[in-house]
Amino acid sequence: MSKLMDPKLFAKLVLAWYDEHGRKELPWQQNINPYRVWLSEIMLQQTQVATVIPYFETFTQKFPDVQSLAKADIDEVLHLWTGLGYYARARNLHKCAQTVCEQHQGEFPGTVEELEQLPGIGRSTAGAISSIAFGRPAAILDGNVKRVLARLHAVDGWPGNSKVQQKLWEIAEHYTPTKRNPEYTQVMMDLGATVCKRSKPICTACPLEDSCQAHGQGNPQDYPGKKPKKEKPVRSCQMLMLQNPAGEILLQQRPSQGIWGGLWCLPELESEADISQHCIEHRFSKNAPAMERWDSYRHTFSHYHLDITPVLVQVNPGNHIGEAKQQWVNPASPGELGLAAPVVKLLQNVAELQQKLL
DNA sequence: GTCCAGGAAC
DNA sequence: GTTCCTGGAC
Repeated sequence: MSKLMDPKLFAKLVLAWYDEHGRKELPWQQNINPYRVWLSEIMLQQTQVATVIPYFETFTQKFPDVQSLAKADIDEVLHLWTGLGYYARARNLHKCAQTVCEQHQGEFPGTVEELEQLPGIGRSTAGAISSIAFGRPAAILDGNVKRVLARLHAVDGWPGNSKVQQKLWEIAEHYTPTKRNPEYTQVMMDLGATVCKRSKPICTACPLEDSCQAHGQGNPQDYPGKKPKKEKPVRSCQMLMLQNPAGEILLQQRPSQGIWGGLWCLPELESEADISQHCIEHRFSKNAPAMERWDSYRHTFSHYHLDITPVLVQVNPGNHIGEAKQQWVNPASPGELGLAAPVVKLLQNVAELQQKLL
């Protein structure tokens, strides 16, 4: 790792770039208040700006303040979050809004220490809110900043490693200025997102070009170090599209813990399971129902591959005893439910099929 | 088509 | 340390 720069010089370089090229028109940069900053920061975790914008607009229209979000039904929150991924964020978002209302009289606290106590807010997000919403000097270390700093000082190793993480936090703290801190926070994220990109960084447009160790070495793409990769296990399942005579499809709500927590999904069976037997046991039909196996496809998570075989099954649920956590929906308009991405796709496919048959 | 980044919770 | 989901990169 190379020697650290003078923080004043560093801030001067990046802030001059901010004045010229920084993003200042993003929706959450207008009418700045702690609620809007918090909402945007939670959405921006693991998610790019372009994806977040329409969700941010929807949420701020439906829930203009922390009170209205706290009062909302969790199902509505999950529904509006559908497609953004990492649904624990939505549950924490809702829980956090309620905590702020109950324990902080509806006003977000301004210090990193207090913010970190809230659900869904870790050290970096707490720093970003304290800095941008409250104008306090606080360091951040999101994926963009990690990349900029790892390249600047040629920090070896994968940032998921706690030693490397610690090193990067030290550097981040070293450079965090007390003057113009909110703009500094913004420019560090902007630089990572638009110049010091994961692939094809535009080093000639970077205010740190002359100081950057990795650029000097000619290998910025080698930083930050990659995660030591392990083989992902492959799991497979059948997803049942149980269709009743009215053309509706059965959805079940998942438990709040685990994958797709709280979302509405198609019933899953192990790949070897006998669907006819399952349908008879659950009294969806008396005899082997008509069914159509579709081509299977792969859905990949961070830690495993899921090979999904969709099966469209015609059932007569006359005797079926409905449970609370399931419902029949029209595939063309499933209603205000939180749906997992593969389910959205399969329902669309069913709806298109029905359209053609008519 | 397949690979992989990305903060916080656990 | 492992788990969560999606979309962009290649």
